[in-house]
Amino acid sequence: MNNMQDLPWDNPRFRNWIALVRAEKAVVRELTKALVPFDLKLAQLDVLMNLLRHPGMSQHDLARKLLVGRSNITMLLPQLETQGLLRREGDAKDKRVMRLYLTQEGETRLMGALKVYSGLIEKVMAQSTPAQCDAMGEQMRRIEEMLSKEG
Amino acid sequence: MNNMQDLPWDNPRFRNWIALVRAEKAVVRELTKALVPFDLKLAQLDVLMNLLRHPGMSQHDLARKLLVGRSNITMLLPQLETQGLLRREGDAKDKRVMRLYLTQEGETRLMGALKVYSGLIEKVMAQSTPAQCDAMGEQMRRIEEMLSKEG
DNA sequence: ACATATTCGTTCAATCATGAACAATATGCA
DNA sequence: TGCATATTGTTCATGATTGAACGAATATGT
Repeated sequence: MNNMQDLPWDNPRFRNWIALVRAEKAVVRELTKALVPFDLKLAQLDVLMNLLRHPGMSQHDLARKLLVGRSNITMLLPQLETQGLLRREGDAKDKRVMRLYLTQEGETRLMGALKVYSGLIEKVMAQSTPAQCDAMGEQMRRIEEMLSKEG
Repeated sequence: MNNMQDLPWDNPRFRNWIALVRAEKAVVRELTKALVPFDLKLAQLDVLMNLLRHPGMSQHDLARKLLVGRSNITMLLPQLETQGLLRREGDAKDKRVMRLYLTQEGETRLMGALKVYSGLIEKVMAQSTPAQCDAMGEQMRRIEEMLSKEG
C-alpha cells in the first residue's frame, strides 16, 4: 500500500506550485488568443519587447534573456524580418554577431500588442492587492536568481 | 516618439508577471533535468500524478485536468502503456470512454519521481515564508478560477 | 422509434522548441 | 606569428503540442 501521508498534495508548497503552473498556463492561453488580431505569437512578442528595451542586442544575448536556445532565435527572426518588424545588421567589429533593431513598423505593432498584453495582465493581477502582487514578484525573482546561480 | 511613461515595464503588475513566467520556466527546466534518471517527461509525470489521485479517470477528464487537448493525451498514453506504467480499460457502460489506471510498476516509478519533484519544489519555495507561499498560491487559484469562468 | 446533435477517442498535418554538429570568426597563449 | 580554443549564428533531425476532421457510441427531442 502507499502511504498517503507523504503524498505531495498534502504539502502546501507543492500545491501552491501546481496552482502557479496552472494559472500561468491559463493566462498564456488567454494571451495567445488576444494576440491573434496582431498576427503575433507570444514568442515573437517577447522578441520585439526585448528589442524595444535593448536596441542593437545580439541574437545570443536575446536567447539568454528569453531563456531559449540560440537556434530558436535563428528560426524566429525571419518571420519578423519578412514582416518588416525588425532588421538585422552585422556588427562592424565582430563579424560573427548580428545586431537587431526594431523598425518603425515593428515598434508600432509592438505598442499595440503591448496595450492588450498589459491590459490582460492588469486584469489578472487585479485579483490581488498591489502588495500581494509585489510580494509574489519578489518571490519569483528570488527563485530565478537562486536557480541561475546554482544551475 | 514613443512615450516611455506608459511602457509596461514601468507597471509593477506587469513586471511581476514577467518574473513569474521566467521563474516558472527556470523551474520547469530544472525539473526536466531532474526527471531524466526516471525516464519520465514532465508531461508524462503529470499524467501519472493525476491517475494516482483519480484512478479510473477518462482521457477526456484527464485532458481537462491538465489543460491540454484530447489528442495530446492520445499521443501521450502509448509511451506510458508500453512501459507498463498504466493500463487502459474500456468502460462497461459507455463504450466510448477509456478508463485509466496506474499499474504497480507505474505507482512505484511515480512515487520515486515525486520524491525528486517535491524535493525540488520544496527547495524552490523555501525562498519564501510559508505564509507568503500560501498567499501566492491563493492568488494563483483566484486567477485560474477567474479565467475558467469568463473564458 | 427515429433523426439529430453531442461526446469520446483517434488520426493527421502543421507549428514549434531543442540540442548536436557545423562554418566562420575571434581570442589567448606559446 | 601561429595554433589551439571560444563564441556566434545556422542547419538539421527529433520530439512535443495543437486543432481540424473523422468514426463510433451515446444522448436528446419529437
